Amino acid sequence: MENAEQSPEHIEMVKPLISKLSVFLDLTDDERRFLAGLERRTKSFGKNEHIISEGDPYTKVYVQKQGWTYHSRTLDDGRRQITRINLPGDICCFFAPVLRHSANNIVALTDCEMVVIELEELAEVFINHPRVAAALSWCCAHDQSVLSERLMSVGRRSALERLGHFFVETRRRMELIDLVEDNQFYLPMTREQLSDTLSMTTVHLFRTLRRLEKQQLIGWNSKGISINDMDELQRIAKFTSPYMHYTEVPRKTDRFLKALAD
Amino acid sequence: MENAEQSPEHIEMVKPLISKLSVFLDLTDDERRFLAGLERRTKSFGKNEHIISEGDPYTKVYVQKQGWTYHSRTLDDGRRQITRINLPGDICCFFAPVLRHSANNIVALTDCEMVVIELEELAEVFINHPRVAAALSWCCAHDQSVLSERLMSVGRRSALERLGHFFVETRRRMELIDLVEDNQFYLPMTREQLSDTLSMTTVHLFRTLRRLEKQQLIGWNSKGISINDMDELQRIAKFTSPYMHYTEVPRKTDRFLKALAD
DNA sequence: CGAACGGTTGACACGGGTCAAGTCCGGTGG
DNA sequence: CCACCGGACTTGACCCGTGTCAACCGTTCG
Repeated sequence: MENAEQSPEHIEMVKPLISKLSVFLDLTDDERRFLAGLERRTKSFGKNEHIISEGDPYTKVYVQKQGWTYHSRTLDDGRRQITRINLPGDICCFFAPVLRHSANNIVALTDCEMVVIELEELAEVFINHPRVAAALSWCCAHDQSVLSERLMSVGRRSALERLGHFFVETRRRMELIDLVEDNQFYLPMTREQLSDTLSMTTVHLFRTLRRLEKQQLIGWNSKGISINDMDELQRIAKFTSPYMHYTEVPRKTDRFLKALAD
Repeated sequence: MENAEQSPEHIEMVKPLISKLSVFLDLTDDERRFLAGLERRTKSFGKNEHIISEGDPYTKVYVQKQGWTYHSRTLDDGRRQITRINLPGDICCFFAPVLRHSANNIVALTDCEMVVIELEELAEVFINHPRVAAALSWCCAHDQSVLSERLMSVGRRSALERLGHFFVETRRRMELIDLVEDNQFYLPMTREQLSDTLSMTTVHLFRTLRRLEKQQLIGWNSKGISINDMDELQRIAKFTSPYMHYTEVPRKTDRFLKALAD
């Protein structure tokens, strides 16, 4: 914890897992109790602290209770790609049990509090709480899908489309965990981090931001970002939502997990 | 099966799953028998046939027994991104149990034979063959990691680096399933498909290919592709291998899955 | 009160996109 | 056996979106 700056209150979530998973499942009291227990042991990281660095062994799974993080890869000459932005409720290193070492850096964008899950606890989820396991797998599937869509953006969308797309996507993710208030949400990234996420230069990011601001489509300052016309921005960005898979976990999953639990 | 053209013999694999998983685990006889059983029921698709289209419901998991496929997303105006290339042994729709509809097209690059796995069978893997489940999860983690690295390529590598990187990566994946022979492997993609994979135009792909060929680094024709100097190509492409996670599945996974199986 | 860092913009250069014009080759029909 | 056709392959010329370079400002922190 190298930085004691106060995080704005609205990026805090008391029960990120419960809040997120509730969207897809009607959690039973038993499941809620179990999740609340899981979320008890946490670890804090300061802004810009490396949670995991390239080459570190994977030993635990984390869930973000509070704060934002990113995953990045860097080439020798300094070129950097941010491959993923994690919000409260997101899972970090879901595949830690089957991998030896991290190929990415995982860094705190803000001060963070992470729920620490040991492998045995994760196993317990699969054994005793199959519906929760399904919801966790859903999260993982969602992450993969968001990653594919970012590839689509970086590969085939223009800078303007890409930027708009990122704003729309992030806003939707924030809505899901109830962190959009007064049409505004907190976006704790520097222009440089955002340009490394969207694979452009900082200079070009500014040019592109300016275009969206001139059209009054967005406003972004240290307080947060507001999107004034979602429909128009989605049109510009060629945003379509199915890739986010924001529907409840399907019935068949019950069948699948029931088979697992028996 | 709209196209009866003979696939070259060397893209065929009798037991793709067994062959692939053996790299990470010493499979027991029991596990081999089980996998052989799994691989019995298959479905064939002809070259260019859509295996799944955007919006189709996900109902099954497939494993590629023979042939290549790709996943793609398309924008209204025709821009296309190929997000993933699957080789024999690769798993398709691992997350089908927890998702409703596909957000991608999955298309056969060559005539294909796919092992069809029902959800109940997949559940059985997790119950009775936890080590196999670990290896499958490893495959899934590997896929995700390859996807991240492609994002790194498309976002931050030049066209030349990106192309070299793709060749090196694909060669390594082919080595793993023992499909490189005489320093050469089959690469059943058109220039247009490859350019949509690497997010450039076909014209620019040609320019870039020409540069690699002039340096005698590669040779690619209808017979296959050969890489004459892997070290040099890796250097040019800034290829590093850890992201492929090509080591055996770690010990701790046993612990994890033992917990699962009890 | 200076250093460090994030934010911001103008001027110019270049990698890769666009357009257009072919060539090559395997399959098909006369 | 040849003529034709469609699809994949190939390349030159030109141009635009984005990168590069170089400033400068504002704020925070030691």
